[in-house]
Amino acid sequence: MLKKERQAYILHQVNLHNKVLSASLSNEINVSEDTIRRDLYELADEGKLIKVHGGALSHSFNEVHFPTDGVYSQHNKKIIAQKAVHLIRNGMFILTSGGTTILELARTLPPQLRATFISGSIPAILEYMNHPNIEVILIGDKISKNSKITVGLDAIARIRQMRADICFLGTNAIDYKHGITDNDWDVVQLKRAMIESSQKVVCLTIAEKMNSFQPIQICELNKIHTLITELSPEDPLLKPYIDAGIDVI
Amino acid sequence: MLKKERQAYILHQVNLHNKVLSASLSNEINVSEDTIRRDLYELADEGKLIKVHGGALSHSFNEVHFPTDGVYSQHNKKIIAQKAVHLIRNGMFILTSGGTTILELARTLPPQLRATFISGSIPAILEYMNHPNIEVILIGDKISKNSKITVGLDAIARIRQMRADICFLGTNAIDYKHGITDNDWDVVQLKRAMIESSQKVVCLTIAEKMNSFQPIQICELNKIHTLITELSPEDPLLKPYIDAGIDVI
DNA sequence: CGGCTTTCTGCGCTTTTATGCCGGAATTTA
DNA sequence: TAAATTCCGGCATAAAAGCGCAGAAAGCCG
Repeated sequence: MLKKERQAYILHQVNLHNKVLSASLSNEINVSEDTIRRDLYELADEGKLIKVHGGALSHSFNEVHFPTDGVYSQHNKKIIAQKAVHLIRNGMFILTSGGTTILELARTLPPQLRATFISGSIPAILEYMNHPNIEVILIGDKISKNSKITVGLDAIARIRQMRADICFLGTNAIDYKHGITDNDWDVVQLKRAMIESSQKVVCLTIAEKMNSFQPIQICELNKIHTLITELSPEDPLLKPYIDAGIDVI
Repeated sequence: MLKKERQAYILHQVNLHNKVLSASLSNEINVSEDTIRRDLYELADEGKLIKVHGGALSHSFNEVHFPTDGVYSQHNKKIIAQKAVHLIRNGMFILTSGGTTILELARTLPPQLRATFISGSIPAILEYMNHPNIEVILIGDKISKNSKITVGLDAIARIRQMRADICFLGTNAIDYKHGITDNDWDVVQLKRAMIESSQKVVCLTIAEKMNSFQPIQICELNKIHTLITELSPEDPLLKPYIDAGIDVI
């Protein structure tokens, strides 16, 4: 097993269970605890998890996101959300994933908007519920505590039955070569189903996450119709995506 | 259980109940009181709670201790929750409705409990998600904004597919003549399905709601196996229910 | 191809951390 | 004031971390 593979596995486990123990990982992958420890240390350095005595925890565990991400990113996400809102019309059926960018979108929805939002993301649902005029459909299944989203075959089957007008995806990593990618297997399955069930696919991402990729591919760029970032569409960073035929806002 | 996990749990408990006792925490998490004390000390150092003799208090405790409608009822619900917890065993599949009593039950679950909780109630789900060891299955469907619970045919169909070991119903009205009753059509449908899908049906209710009834019947008393109130089982108020063959705790 | 460097991994050692337990001091409660 | 509880410091122990090293594997280069 390759080092990257191992680390991807560890990351997946952390995202899934919120915690991992060095000892049990060492058993599962058949490497020494030293190796695991070194992996955890590296992943912690990259900010992908929190190393603690005896194992590691997922970031979401430590509640509030680290302040560096805070204000600046928050502002960018507001910009993205505002751009995204313009794509929504009354009466639409809208699928959304989870993630902080989607959350910002939920908060930005104008109160007079009448539409139906469908999601399995608990934080997003909570926001939608506060809105006076939108209908909320919750996708049920097992809850992944880390991502606070329902995952599983049942959720996927439900989404497959839908025919949404538009789908907003909070994106972890996008790259003109690898398409959109993620590090959680279950979430990837879900997003794939969402893409297939929607007339139009819109990716929301802060520029920071552009041109990066993660272990598991969700889809190629050609499945995506629209890309929204906080940048101006003229920004050279966005050129490759425009060339790929994506509508960049 | 990792140290951080434990501390996160303690913090959660403190924020929830505004106070914790070293002794009870030590029981719940199965570590020595010394360890708890050291944890409290650390958390106090980080300013996350206030350490006092015998336990700790939340910061908000310092502020206005708002004695809203709840306090008295709240206390009763805690008693009910504690009784209910004793019916839960590791590995069980548990269906729960919504309501504040169920919420209190969710908050009372001992951290080492491993079980699967199934519910369509958003507030309940949020509590379950905070628990370190339980699996959470969310029943999806359209969200009823005022009851904060998923309702509809799909939710009912999903529940029908389940075979739960036990079902906890927060009860709005119970009466030995009218059985359990409610005033929301959708919720009634849902609760009926829950009752049918469970081996054992447990009603949780504060004494105040006993011997009252509402427009729509959920079921007769004979469908109920156990009734939990804050009263002692010897209380004469409970006599009719015992006579009806219900196990009153 | 052969020798060199770099990376990755495991091993044995020491150091640090986490936790429980004990006895006496301090504090609360009856 | 006496009894019970809780706190605190010290100590013991087991687990985990850190460290240096060595061997294997992979990559590099002339």
